[in-house]
Amino acid sequence: MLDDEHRYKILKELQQDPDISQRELARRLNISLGKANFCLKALVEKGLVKADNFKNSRNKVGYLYLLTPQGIEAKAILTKRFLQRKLEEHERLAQEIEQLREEVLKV
Amino acid sequence: MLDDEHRYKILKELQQDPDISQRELARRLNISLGKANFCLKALVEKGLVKADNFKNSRNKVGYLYLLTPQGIEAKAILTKRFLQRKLEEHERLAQEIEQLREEVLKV
DNA sequence: CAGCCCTGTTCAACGGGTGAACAATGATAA
DNA sequence: TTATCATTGTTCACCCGTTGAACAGGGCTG
Repeated sequence: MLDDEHRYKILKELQQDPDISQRELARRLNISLGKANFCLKALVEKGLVKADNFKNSRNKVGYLYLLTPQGIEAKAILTKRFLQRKLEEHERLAQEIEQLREEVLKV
Repeated sequence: MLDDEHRYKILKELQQDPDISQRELARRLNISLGKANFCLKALVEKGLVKADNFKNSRNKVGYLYLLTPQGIEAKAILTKRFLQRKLEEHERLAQEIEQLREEVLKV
């Protein structure tokens, strides 16, 4: 829980859409409401996100989830690390595909 | 549990190494002993694998896990399906990497 | 024989994920 | 004003897959 991938995605969503409900966040990340709540709290706890009380125009109440400077920095680092991991995974997948191709031909 | 990926990997391991212990199988697939046991039993149940009682030369007791004709056929089908899925995943990953590259440059 | 080792099998315990239910608050209607 | 509704964050009992220690069976060795 709260692995790098989720951390990255949450920070990304919040950065480009700070007024977002936890339910919407959960929907976008394909996780449950409880998990979204847990992860978000952890990020606030770590000081990467600040939850401003927020009174919007219409029937909104919730918060404005703003990335702190540390949050912005963390997101940049996570993005690079995430990219690196995805590149490795991409390469690994290519090898796996090659093996599967051979396997298919063999039969 | 017992998703296509595990099914495929188990059948592959058994095909190329029928005298294998459940512990070794678990180690190779990076799953627990209990799960390996469960999956294996399910494959036997489905008639894809036959567990012959097996008395080996030295201190081996266990079984010989042989793929039945249905098992061989199922494995071939699974291999193709698995390859297809991996290709899609590979493509998806490429797009994701492209987005991450932009994200890194943007900052 | 006893001890050892390698099997497969079991199942209580653990832990992460879930989402219904709750509390709070502002907007809207009567 | 008061009542109702809508939308939010928060909680937590429940679910269920996973784990691996512990057990039982059987062959080998000394």
